[in-house]
Amino acid sequence: MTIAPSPVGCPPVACTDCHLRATQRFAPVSEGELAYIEQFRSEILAMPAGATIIPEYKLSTRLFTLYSGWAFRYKSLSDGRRQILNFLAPGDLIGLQEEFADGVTPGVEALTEVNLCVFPRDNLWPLFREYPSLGYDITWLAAREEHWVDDHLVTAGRRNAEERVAMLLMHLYRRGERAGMVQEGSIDFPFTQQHIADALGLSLVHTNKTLRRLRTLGLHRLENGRLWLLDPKALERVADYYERPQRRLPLI
Amino acid sequence: MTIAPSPVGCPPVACTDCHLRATQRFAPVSEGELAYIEQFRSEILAMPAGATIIPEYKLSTRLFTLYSGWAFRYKSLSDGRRQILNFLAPGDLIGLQEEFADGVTPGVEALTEVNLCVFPRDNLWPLFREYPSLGYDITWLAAREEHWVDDHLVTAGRRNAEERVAMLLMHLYRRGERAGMVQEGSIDFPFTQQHIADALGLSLVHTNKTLRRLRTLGLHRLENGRLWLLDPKALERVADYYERPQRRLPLI
DNA sequence: CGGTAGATTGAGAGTCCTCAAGCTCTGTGG
DNA sequence: CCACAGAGCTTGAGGACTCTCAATCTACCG
Repeated sequence: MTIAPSPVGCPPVACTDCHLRATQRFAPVSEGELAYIEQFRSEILAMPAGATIIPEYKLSTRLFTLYSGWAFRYKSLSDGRRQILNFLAPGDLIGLQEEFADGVTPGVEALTEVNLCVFPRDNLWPLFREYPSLGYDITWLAAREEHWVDDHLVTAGRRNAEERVAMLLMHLYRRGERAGMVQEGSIDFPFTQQHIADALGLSLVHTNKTLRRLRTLGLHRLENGRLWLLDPKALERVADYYERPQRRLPLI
Repeated sequence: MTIAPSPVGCPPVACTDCHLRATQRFAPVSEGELAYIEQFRSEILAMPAGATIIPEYKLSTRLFTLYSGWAFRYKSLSDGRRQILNFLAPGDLIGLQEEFADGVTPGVEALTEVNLCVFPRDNLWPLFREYPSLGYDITWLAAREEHWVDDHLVTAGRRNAEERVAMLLMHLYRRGERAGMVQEGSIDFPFTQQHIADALGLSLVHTNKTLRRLRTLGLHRLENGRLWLLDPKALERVADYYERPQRRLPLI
């Protein structure tokens, strides 16, 4: 099975040519805002799958916008146990918390090959001052991310294994869908079972067995790195998790 | 044992007389900012323990700053299972996420009697526009809250019962400490074991047994609604959780 | 003095974990 | 062209951790 690659590759030199914004999936910006974003951006960066975008514990001096690919935020305990906090899809802002953190900060890792727009963090306050609307947008993105983490906390804290897996499959599919990744009724699914286990607070083995159970029930199909939701209603019911349509998010 | 009540009671009429700000535990503000905050505020509100500050699922039209007392954010599943997302202490901003949420929003409940400063949410964008520095502060508070939720997700996802309980005792003590609640080496501890269980993703019974185990080990004392950390180092070691000193937060 | 909220304890069951081994697929090098 | 190694997936078995059920106890209140 051959599937065309994601429509967006490397970020263009000018934000006015941004392929991501051209998809119309993000809230519109004024010319002035767009120009400000462009001069705010300092670099364009490509990283391979598995690369560390922000090392754990270490304060980064940069903010990023994920332009293409998947990434994830995580924290580890000292004996190596790892918890994935949330997944990052194109358009997501990376590294904002670090600006305000005093202690241990989460790490961010590229899950697939990624392209990133880089912003110097020192210019965050000037951005608020000179373009309050962009500051407001950044707060919006921060609130949205916390919303995802809230949901994952409910999952890790209160759902059983079957419910957790169903929840995450729904969640990732919907996120992929909003990012325009659906092709032939499925999305590219680069997540390993280890990623899923780390995100859900389950062991790898139990994650595997739970996935099989759901597959046997006919709720989803996971093959050749692609995910189909065969019975979204049933998945929603199992997970007790219903994603609502949402406004177009801002894109910085 | 009688302990003097919290030094701050009901919020004063004028923000210039704010007892919370007078503690010097918050970042300084300019006169202009303070005046803007004061005119932003629409009400003062007192609620009894157990009151619903923001109902789950329902969009509130108001923002709050917790002036005194404890509260918590939570989400429930449809069968009643409840997960506490984080606890709120004096100075915390409440209801920001709702501004940006499209779907299901968490509820907020008063854990003790609380006093609140109320702000109309419609004026949030004007605040960003007219006082970008306050907008920046609000983003800071949002990032700080996400930081707590991140930590709790690691706890629920990857720590065992003993580690979880140790982590939460540390966390709540430190928060109380920063809020100036320490008296005679202990803080007022209004949390029930049900609250702890709901925050940690444990059952009530297992929470009880785990608390007893830690108490038997001499790590803490919990009596008459007060909490002592008898061996903070050991608690940190058990929990693999080390809270760092932090900058003074902004207060809106 | 009964009623209620919260804390405590014991017992048995079940979910989930760890250990261990084998499998599939892909890329590499002889 | 095939052996080999590595990453990821799969499966079984036994045990540990945590849950549910049920009962008791204490403190506080009307």
